[in-house]
Amino acid sequence: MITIKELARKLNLSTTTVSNVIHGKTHEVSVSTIERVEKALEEYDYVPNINARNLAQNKSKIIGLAMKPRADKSSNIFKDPFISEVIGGIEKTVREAGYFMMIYASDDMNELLKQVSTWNVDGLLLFGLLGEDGAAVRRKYKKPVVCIDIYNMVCDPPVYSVGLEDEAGAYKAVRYLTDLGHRKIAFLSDDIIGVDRERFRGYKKALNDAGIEYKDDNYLKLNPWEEEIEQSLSDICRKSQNFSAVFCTSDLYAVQLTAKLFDSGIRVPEDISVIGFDDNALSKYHRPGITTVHQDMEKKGIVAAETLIRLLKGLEVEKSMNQLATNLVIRDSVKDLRETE
Amino acid sequence: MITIKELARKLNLSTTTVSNVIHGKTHEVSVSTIERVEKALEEYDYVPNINARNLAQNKSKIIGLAMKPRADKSSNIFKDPFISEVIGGIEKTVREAGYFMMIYASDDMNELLKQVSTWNVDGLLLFGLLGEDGAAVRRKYKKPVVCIDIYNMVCDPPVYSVGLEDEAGAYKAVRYLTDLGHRKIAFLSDDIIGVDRERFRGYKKALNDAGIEYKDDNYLKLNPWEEEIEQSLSDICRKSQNFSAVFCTSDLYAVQLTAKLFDSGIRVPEDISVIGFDDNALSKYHRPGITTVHQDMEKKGIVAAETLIRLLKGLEVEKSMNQLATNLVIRDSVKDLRETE
DNA sequence: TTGTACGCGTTATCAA
DNA sequence: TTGATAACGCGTACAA
Repeated sequence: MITIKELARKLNLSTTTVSNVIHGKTHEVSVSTIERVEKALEEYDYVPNINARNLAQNKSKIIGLAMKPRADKSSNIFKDPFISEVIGGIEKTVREAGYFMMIYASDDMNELLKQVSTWNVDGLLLFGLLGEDGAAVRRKYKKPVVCIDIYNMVCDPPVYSVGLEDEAGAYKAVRYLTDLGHRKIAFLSDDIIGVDRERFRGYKKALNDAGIEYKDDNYLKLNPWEEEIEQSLSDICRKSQNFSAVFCTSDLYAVQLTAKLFDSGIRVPEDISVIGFDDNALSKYHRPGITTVHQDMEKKGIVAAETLIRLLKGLEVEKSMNQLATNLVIRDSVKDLRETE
Repeated sequence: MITIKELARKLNLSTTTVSNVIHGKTHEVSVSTIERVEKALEEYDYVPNINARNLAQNKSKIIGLAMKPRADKSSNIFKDPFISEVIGGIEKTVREAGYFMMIYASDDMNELLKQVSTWNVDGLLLFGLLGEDGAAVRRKYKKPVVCIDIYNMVCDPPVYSVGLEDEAGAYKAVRYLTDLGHRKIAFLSDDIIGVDRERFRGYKKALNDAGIEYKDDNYLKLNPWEEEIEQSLSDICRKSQNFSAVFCTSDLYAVQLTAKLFDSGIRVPEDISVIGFDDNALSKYHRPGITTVHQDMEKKGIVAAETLIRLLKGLEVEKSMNQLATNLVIRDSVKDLRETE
């Protein structure tokens, strides 16, 4: 690792001149020395020491990606197979913009904030946190922040956020069910917080528009922890007898339910209809194909990273809340009840 | 962000003393000052500046995770849903050991090496690269390196590697098929390099042990690119008529094939048997459940990161090549041909 | 057009 | 037990 100083000595120049050439401040340097320096840079394979640069400029070119692991300690957030598409989108965008990415997956927001401040992280991407955690981070961290899938976060300075039209997406799905004559429609999720709350809204709205009353029994709560999921799915299978369709808040849950139903001799869609959310490989390659709400995970990551980078560059960002579109992907897991008329 | 210097001035101490307290060199400091300093540290919420520390110590506490994106430009490596489990395992281990993780997913090994050297990365994890790329990195980078799923990499200084008993895993699967009376068994993969080459070996060995001759027609090459996969799968469906079973090198491929067969009216396992590799959610929740070879992705990441950290600490590492175990998970996608006797 | 000198925050050496 | 000071590599204001 050769340094600027050594290079300057070898060339009989000052560090300033070498530095100027490196930074393209060519109008202050003679053509001949530029060439000499550039050749040497190449020859000695000069690479700047980022620590020194960051120290001198009080910057870091690091974008932190903070995500909270699920409450289930033994597991980790990366267990969700489609998280990686978001990460991939972020990584690509960040790299192409000349930044670096550091991932934090700690449970402990204080720990996170410490690391962020030690590294002097230029900007933060918050992913999958809840509003309170986000606000807690915001209170201490004053540089640009972009949230992914976090709603209702009011704080100062403001944060930008990228999400999905979750409510509209769920509405489309449930509306599709009611249009096909379904009236007993369950809502399946592990909880009704974050994005699921939005989706729950869309679900209720669609019911309402179809003149269907929502009852508390309509909510099927899945316990996704490894040890309990089988039992939980069994319970849900039993309860699902009361419904003609189940709207699930993820493809994973839709597929898990469908498999369990299959094992209990209940057929999808003949005996019960199932609809998912995400449109990933799970729903696509299941048979019957699972009808689902499409979302572009990678794009979510890209848009979030792009927004953050615009902010870092001091550019304008149009909307503080960017909601990506969804669309319904119709496959074979929903029965048309009107046929039976 | 308060600095040591400011803290020292506030306490009427030297930076040395404060630094000593921070680093627990208490035997050189009086008890009373220790207490004063610790209180101030707490009160002012002191956080060290890593850039300055790294600069002074010529270390970074960063572990680089380098992975090469697939050749398919439009895609990115994170599209493989189960990559994230490996990343998760690494992240957890790295964080708990007090290190940080930086992800590089560039295609360009020179670019990678530049970044690694700018950041002064302490150790490198190579994931999903081919042998040549690994060796190229090794030639320039002399600190500890641990490879994941890279075979036949001889270089100096040596690298450690973590992989799977791929050959044995494939052998188990194909042996299971032959034991059940299958004799026309195809091998499906996108290529025969890296881990797939090992699996191909296991496949051939099992054929051989069962007295079955391998013919080139047995190899079904899948073109997994987005635009061509459907066509490729159709071709393979046609060819698969000649076989009683297909061994696929991933659950994804197994599921894709099964779905395509289903759409063509060919039933699994009644008309043809399918077996996968990975044991992820795809095979688990498909119906029929796909018989597959189990591997623990997260553990792969954990073991690799642990190995690297031992190396960084100067501890002994027993084996230079760690091959994780596999086991066959029997589900419902393979037919017992002996029944028909 | 080029060079000198200092500061960034930390650690480490050595002297007091 | 404590303090002064140099060093790490880079960028930059200012001087020449």
